[in-house]
Amino acid sequence: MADGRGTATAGGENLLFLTDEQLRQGIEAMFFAYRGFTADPDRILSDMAYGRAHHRAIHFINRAPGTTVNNLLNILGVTKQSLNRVLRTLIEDGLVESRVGKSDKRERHLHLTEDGRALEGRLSDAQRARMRAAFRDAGPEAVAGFRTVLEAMMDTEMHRTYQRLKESGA
Amino acid sequence: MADGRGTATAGGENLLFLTDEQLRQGIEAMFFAYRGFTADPDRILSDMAYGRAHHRAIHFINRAPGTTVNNLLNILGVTKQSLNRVLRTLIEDGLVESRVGKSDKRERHLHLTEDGRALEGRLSDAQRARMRAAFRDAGPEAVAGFRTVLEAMMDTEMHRTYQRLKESGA
DNA sequence: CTTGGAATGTCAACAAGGCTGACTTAAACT
DNA sequence: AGTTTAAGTCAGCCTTGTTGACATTCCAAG
Repeated sequence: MADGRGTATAGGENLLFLTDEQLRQGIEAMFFAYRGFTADPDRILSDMAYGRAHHRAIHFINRAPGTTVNNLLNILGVTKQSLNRVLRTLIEDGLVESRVGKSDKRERHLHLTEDGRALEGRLSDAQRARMRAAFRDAGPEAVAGFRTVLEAMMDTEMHRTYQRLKESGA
Repeated sequence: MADGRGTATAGGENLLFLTDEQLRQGIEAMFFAYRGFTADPDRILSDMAYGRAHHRAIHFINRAPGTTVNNLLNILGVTKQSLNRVLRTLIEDGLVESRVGKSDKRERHLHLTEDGRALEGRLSDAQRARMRAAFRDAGPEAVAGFRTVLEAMMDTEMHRTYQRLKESGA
C-alpha cells in the first residue's frame, strides 16, 4: 500500500505512473478483459456438454498436434485426473484421437479429428474476432505494449514449457 | 517473438499485423498471463477455505463500500446463489458486514470489517507486486498500450455498470 | 387502503471441473 | 531383474457455477 512512492528521482520520473490506483485499475482491467475474452467461446460451448476446460485442451492440441498427455498437463497446469476426464469425453465424442507412440509406446500422441478441427475453428473464430476488433481499435503500438506487459506478467515456467514444445516440433 | 510484422508500409497495409498467427499468440498470451496474474492470491487463499470467488467479492466490496448485493451481482456477472454462498461464508467469518438498507429495507449494503480489510490488503499486495513488476519491466508506453487493448476487449456492459457504481459514490 | 406485481435477497439441490491419494498396466531404462 | 516413467483409473473431496422455489419489502393501480 501507500504507493505515492518516491520513484520520481533522478530522471526516474517515468516510474511515477506506478501508483496504487494505477495498479488497481490494471488489475480490474485484467479481470474485465478476461471475461470478455472468454465470453464468446463459453457461449458456444455451453450449448454442447463442454466447458472451458475442453476449449483449452482443444486449443493446445491444435497448436501442437501430436503432443503427449504429459506435455499437455504441463502446459495447462492441471492434474492428470482433471485433464483425463476432459480428454476422455473428447475422445469418446470423436473430436480427439489418441495414437500410441512409435518410438515410445507408453506415450499417447494427441490429434484433432476432422470434427475436432471443426469445433476448434468455431471457437477460434469467435475468439479471434474479438481479439481482432480489440487490436484494430487499439492500433499497432498499443498491441505491442499489450504483448510486452502480458509477457512480463506470465507464469514463465509454464510458458517456457510450451515454447520448448512448439519449437521441438512436437 | 516474431514481431517483424509489416506495419511499416503505406496505405491500407497497416492492418497486416492482424494475421491469424498474431491473433492466436495474443490469445495464448492472455491465457498464460491470466494464470500468472491470479497465481499469488490463489496461493494465499488456498491456505484458508477460500477461493478466487471470495477474492473477487472482497476486492469489489473494498472498491465500492456500501454496494448492494445486486450491484455486486452485475459487476461479477454470476448468479445470486453463487455470490450468496461466498458472501455468507465471508459474513460468518467476520470479514464482511451486511447492513440493511435505510431507505429500502430489501437491500443489504456490504462493507469490509477490519479483518476483511486486512485480508484484502494481503491479497492486493501480492497481486500489485506482480503487476508492478510487469509494468516496470515493460515501461510506461507499453503499459498505456496494455490498458488500451484491454479496454477494447472488455465486456462493456459489465464494466460500465461498475463505472456508474463507483461514480455514484454508493 | 388494499392488493398484486416487481425487486431484493436467501436457501436447496445439482453439475462441472479443479484437487489429492492409491493403484494398475505397459514400456523403458539400468 | 528391478526401478522408473507414461498413462489411465477409481474414489472422494472442494469450490463455484447453475436453476428453481421462497420470504420479505416496496410501490403503484384500483
